[in-house]
Amino acid sequence: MPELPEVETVRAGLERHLLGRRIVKAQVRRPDLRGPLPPRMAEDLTGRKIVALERRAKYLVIRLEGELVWLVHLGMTGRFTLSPTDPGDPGKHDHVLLWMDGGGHVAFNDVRRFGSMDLVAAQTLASHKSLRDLGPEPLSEEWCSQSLAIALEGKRTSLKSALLDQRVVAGLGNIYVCEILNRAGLSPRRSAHTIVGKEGRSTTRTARVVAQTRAVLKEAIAAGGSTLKDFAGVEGDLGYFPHSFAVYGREGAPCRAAHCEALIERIVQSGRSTFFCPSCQR
DNA sequence: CATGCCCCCTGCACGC
DNA sequence: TGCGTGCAGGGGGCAT
Repeated sequence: MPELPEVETVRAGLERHLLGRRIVKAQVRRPDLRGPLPPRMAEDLTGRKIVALERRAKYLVIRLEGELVWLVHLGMTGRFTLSPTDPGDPGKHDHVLLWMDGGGHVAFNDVRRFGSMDLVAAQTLASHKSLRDLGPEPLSEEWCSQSLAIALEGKRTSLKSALLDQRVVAGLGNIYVCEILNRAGLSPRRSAHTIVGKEGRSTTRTARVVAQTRAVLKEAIAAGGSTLKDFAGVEGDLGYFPHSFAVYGREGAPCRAAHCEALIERIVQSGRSTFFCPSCQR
């Protein structure tokens, strides 16, 4: 599923192709994604120009004329495909179709239907149920060693689970949390509060997490987002190629750290796979 | 409040 | 060509 870098890549692609364009026709082919789509969504989208494309955590915030916001979450398998002309027969899992002025065509495809969409007044966006409890953006200035320490103070859950908690920091998912903890040299099994250091320390563990999070996300965004089998970018396959991970998906393979002879292990935490190096990560 | 479990859905890889 | 099992990047609801 798309995590923050993939959603950012989709946002940038949509912006490049759809900003300033008008939706001349919209069609909902399946109204039941994760939940029901907003009633009359197709009618409400029709005729509106797209005036901004933003992202908050893993949500696409698509601003439309008339102070209306189309809020889209890609879930596990959601993707947008663009084509210059109407491709004809929609795909089996193309649930929402848009026709743009100038002939462009947009399909929202979601095999597992874990995606979600809503239409909200711009004024009420910040208080939207899906956005109001989100923590800071990991690439923003406000997220720092100190704010992370405050968020993790007293948390008894695992460090892995804590970083997946969108209220702690917003936008990280299973793959990147594994990669971040590997780079930060921290065990995913640690109780979250144990990385909160004493004040005044120069290299606290929270600082390492913050620094590695930024590094991993920036690299992934630069690479155009990572690609797994059910993620496709907005411009077809152009610019998308498999990303190489240090630990994710590498169970039993040798750790790539210099002089480390350990093998990557896989464990299950909160029902999801965690990959880590038992030697490098403590 | 915090935490953990279960579920939504479909497709694919794997072993038999 | 088959079948059953486990697994997949998210998040919300519910029980404890």
